[in-house]
This record gives sequence, C-alpha cells and structure tokens, in this order.
Amino acid sequence: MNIESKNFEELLGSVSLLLPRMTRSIEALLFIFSNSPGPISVPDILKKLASRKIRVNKVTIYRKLVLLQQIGIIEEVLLSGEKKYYELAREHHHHLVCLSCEQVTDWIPNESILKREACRLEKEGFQVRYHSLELFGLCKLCA
Amino acid sequence: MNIESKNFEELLGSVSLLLPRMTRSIEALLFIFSNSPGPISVPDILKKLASRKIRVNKVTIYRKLVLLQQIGIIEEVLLSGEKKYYELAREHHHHLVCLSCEQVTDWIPNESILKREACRLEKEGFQVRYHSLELFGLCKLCA
DNA sequence: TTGACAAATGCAACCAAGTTGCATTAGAGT
DNA sequence: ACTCTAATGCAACTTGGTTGCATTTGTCAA
Repeated sequence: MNIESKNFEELLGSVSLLLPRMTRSIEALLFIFSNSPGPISVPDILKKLASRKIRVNKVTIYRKLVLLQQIGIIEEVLLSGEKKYYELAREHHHHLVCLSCEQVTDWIPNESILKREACRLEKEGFQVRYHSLELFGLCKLCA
Repeated sequence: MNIESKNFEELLGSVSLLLPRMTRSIEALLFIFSNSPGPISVPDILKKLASRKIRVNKVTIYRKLVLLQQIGIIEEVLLSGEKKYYELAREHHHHLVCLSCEQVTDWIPNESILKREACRLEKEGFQVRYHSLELFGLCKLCA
C-alpha cells in the first residue's frame, strides 16, 4: 500500500485515537477515502481493493463504514440513485455530477439565499435540519 | 376505484392520446399519482394497490413507469436512498423531506442565485443540465 | 511472553429493489 | 368474430445491503 495522499498519515493518526483497534480494514478504507477525488460507493470501494489485491470482505466494509460515520470521519452523501455514497467529512459543500463519466466533484456555492429561504420556511412550520444540492451536467473533459 | 382527485379524469384523457392502449395498470398508476401528495416509490405504489385490492404485478408497474416517463407524464425524483421515487411531471420544483414521517412536500424556492452560480460554472467548463435541491427537517406536524 | 477476552473478520444465507425472458392474455380495429 | 400487437404475469435472476454465527486476531494484564 503506497502512500500518495498527503492526509492519509494524518487521518490514520486521528482515527486511531477514536477506535478501540487499528486494523487492516480500517487502514484500507482510509487509504481509499484519502485518495478518492469525490464520494465513492461500496461496490467501487470493493473494486478498488480487489484491483490492489487487498482482500477485505464486503460485510466488513459495510460495518467499518458505519463505525467511521459514527466517529465523524466520513459522511454519507445524499446522491440520487440505487447506491449509497460516502466521503471524508469536511466543510459543508455540494457536488457537481458529470452525466457522462459519472465523476463527482466538490462544489461550494454561495448559500446566502438558501439560508434566507430556510428562515422563511421555519416561519411556516418546517424546521430545516440540512439540505442537499447537486448539479448534474457535463464536466470539462466530457463536454 | 372511486375518483377523488380533480385531475384524474383530465390525466386519463391526455394519457390516452399518447398510448396505444388504455389498460387497468395505466389507470391504476394514474389514479395513484393523481391522489399522491408527493413523490412515491414502487414499493409504496404496490402497497397502495394491494390495500385497494387492485392486482397488478410489480413487473408491470416498473414497465409502465418507464412508459409514463417516456411520454413525459411522470418524472423520476432525485431523492437519496435505496429506492427510486416518481411523481407527476410539472413545473420545476424541489422537495421538503420530513425526517420523522418521511412525507415529501413540493417546494418552489427563489432560484435566481442558482442561475447565477450555474453561469459562473459554465465559464469554468462545467455545463449544468439540471439540478436537485432537497431540504431535510421536521414538518409542522412532527416538530 | 503468554493467556484471556473483546473486537474484528469471513462465510453463508438472507432480504429488498429492480430487471429479463418467455409464455399467455386481452384490446382495438377490421 | 378474427387477428395482431401490446400488455401482463410468472419465475428466475442481478445487485446492493444485512444478519447470525463461528473463527481469527489485537491488546492488555499478569
């Protein structure tokens, strides 16, 4: 397992403080996440592990994803579709999804108007907890 | 099948012009959609049909949903989760999703700022085709 | 260094959503 | 009434995800 990502080591360190044990599966997952440009699904994680000849059972992956979510290292991404997606937890942001190559990129828009709309809704009785905003289109390469 | 909805008859009329045949399954689906306050999933559709003693196979439902999408009567809703949701096609809008009762309500926000952000992205090389914006929180009744 | 105990793992079996192939049924027009 | 095609149902399948249970493996205390 070669280390390409800057924050992989850092990530390992902070996670080891939050878990009872550091194991192969957690290391593998953190490696995948720290080298992934955007949200990733479990089937994709399994493919990446397989291509690197890292043997981890899918059940273990699902269980460790729950763990990593609980300690706030990763977050489930609210993307449409039949699969769930996960990414490293970070500053609140949204996604640009390419309809051709399916690449998902982070995107941080100006959200002032969303906050204003949320206030208006609160007055009407709907308490906003969080939101999801995704743009679908063609990325630079596919356009 | 009692008719409660205002637009059910109207819907039947317009759909009959677009399809080769009018059948039980299409009628049943249009009835469900025209009496549904928000997006609905296939499992929910099947439950509603069963509770009304309307026997339609799930395969038929999936196939008719594709048909109704093709002729533009319904649209797939981009909600996160493992199931797909559908609703009658109408003016572009978004959704408020209650985290407690799971009720989904239509919502039409001011989108001027989104348009401006989209323009900015186009200049950077990402061609926006459509977007999805959902607010999650507690509805009036659950709050 | 070893032993014990809990956490971690893998396997097999399972569930739910969605799809496909194929044989049968049933509308709509002649 | 007849025909022809669309519509339907059934069974089997695929994929994403979950559960129970037996086995392995870290970690820590002796």
